[in-house]
Amino acid sequence: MEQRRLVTMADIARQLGVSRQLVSAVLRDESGPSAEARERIIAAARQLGYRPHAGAQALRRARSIDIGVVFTPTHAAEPEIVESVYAALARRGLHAVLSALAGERTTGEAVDELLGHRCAAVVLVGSELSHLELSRLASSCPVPLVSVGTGRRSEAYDVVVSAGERGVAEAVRHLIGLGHSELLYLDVPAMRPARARLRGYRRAMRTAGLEPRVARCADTNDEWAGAGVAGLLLEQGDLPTGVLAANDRVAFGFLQVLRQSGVRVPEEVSVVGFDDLRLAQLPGVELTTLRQDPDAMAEAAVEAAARRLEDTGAAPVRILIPAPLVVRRTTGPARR
Amino acid sequence: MEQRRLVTMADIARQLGVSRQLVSAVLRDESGPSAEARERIIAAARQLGYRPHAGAQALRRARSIDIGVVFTPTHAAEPEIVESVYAALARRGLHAVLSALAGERTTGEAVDELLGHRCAAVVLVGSELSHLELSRLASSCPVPLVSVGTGRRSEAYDVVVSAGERGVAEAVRHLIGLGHSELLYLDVPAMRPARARLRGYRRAMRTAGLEPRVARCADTNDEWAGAGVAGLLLEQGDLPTGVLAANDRVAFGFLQVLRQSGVRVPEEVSVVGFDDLRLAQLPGVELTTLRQDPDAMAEAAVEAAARRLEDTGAAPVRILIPAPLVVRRTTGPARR
DNA sequence: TTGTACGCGTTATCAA
DNA sequence: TTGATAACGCGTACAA
Repeated sequence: MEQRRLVTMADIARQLGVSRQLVSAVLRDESGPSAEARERIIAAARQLGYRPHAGAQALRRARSIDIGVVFTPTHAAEPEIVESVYAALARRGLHAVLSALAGERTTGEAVDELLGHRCAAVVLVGSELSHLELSRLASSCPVPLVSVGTGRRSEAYDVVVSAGERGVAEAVRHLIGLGHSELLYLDVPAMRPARARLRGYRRAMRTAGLEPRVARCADTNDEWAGAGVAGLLLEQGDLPTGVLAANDRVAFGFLQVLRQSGVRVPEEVSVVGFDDLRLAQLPGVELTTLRQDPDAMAEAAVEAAARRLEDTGAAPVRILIPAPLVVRRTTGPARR
Repeated sequence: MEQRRLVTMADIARQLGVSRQLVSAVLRDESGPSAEARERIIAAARQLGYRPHAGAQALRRARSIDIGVVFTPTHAAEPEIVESVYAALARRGLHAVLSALAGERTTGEAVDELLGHRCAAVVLVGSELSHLELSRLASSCPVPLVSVGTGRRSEAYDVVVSAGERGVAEAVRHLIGLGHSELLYLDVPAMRPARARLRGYRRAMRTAGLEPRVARCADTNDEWAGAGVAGLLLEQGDLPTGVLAANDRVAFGFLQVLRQSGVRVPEEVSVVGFDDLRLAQLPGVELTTLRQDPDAMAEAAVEAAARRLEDTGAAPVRILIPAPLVVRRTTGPARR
């Protein structure tokens, strides 16, 4: 457990017989040091394997370029968003510090860890916290907090969500236009971002004068949730003509069980997902779905964080990223 | 970009009219301070929202409990391993610091970042580096390096791999026992951990006196790779009786296209994957595959890192985690 | 319990 | 360019 002491700026200075602050100036690329000094010092640094001590820098610097990112590695759409966040931060000269939700770790603990690193802001990706919990967390959090994927308009934290409500409503209209009237929504209650989608479904159904019907999936938000409901419906001989799922993976599990049982899609049942994962375009899947744009969400989240960092008084915003309907081959005219 | 100054131990001490080192002693849970002082200080700390400055601690402490973890968020099996690593570290009182490979970032840069945080060791999950590159990286890395998923026996770094070679060989024998003789391996050249699997395939085929046949997939290691090859084979009317894929997602893409084209599995073609993702057990998929145990791999990786931390002179090890064959419903007797 | 004092590696400001 | 000096937040040793 011993920490081998790494090379410091003082070591470089000693080796070269120059001052420690000259080394510092060169490595920070300040104007002042001569070209020759630059060259020698940079060469020595790399030869000795020097790496700046992030902790010491954080301790000394007045400002931080670190932005904390909380995510769940095994969730469906989050890894893509995390990748996009890296790119969006880099464009602004900022730097991501990750904190994963795994096992027993709560979001609060993950955020605490990031604050320990003195991150300038914290981005929560796909959080499972309620609006109230997010508000409380944001209030006790001394730096700007951005929630990506879920959350309501708030005075305490920024929100970036895809337009799930509008998107799913559009999907409902798409199916109604194809002659469907028995539409089922596959909900995953534990999955926060699915809430708005459910609202969109309910609203569009009511507007069309149709009876909403919601199936509550198991507490996973993956293929198993959809597969479970499909099994149940088949058993009861109670298949609707169209199904809207909380996300692509749920839709996908549903599809698998249907096809396995010889139910034809979309001839007998139409299916719509949400996310537009790469999986959705796969030959043999070709899922009709609502596209969630990870790049746009990441960019908006970073933009929101940067705004609040530049202008401390700025009010948190709520940004809606369009979730357009992508029609592929799992939706078609309703069976009669 | 201003960093609002967070609460320090000195702030707590001032507020309570006690000394800073009493606060320090209480927060470090040292024996000495009275129960009353403890209570007051802890209450004040939480009320003021105190969080220890990770950088200052790292700077002051001689030893680090931070273990760096490099991974790629969008890869298939890695998120599960990352989650397991958290748990394995926690069991030993250690702490994970993540660094993601996204966009242009190289592994070297990710490792540098972790060294900047003065991690005591670095774990690479599912690296795409060659043995030579890993060796070089490890040589220039002042702390122990563990590669999970790929790598050869080495004097420079530890390796934890699932027994891909042995596992795939077993799968080949399984298929041969079912009467197969035309077996195709779906390789993803860019995917390092697949190398050993390919070797296992080749060896088992040669031992059985059969001609190996390898299809090189596109450079993705997901469903698209398998789907592409399936499309090609169908076009050429050249389907083998059995297929072994580099991983579950490749196998899965292959399966989708087959089924979509009306090819029955396993009656006409048998398919074997690798990983045993949750997806593989899904009703309607039920993929025969080789199980990669994320918990076991994570535990072994952390164990290896801990060994080298305790005993600086210890030689790196290579640990093989069994990858047992799990027979489900995508393999059966060969068509004739 | 407290005060005093130092050091960790870095950034930063001054005057020479 | 350099040297002197301070500061960041925390851990820790020592004497009072």
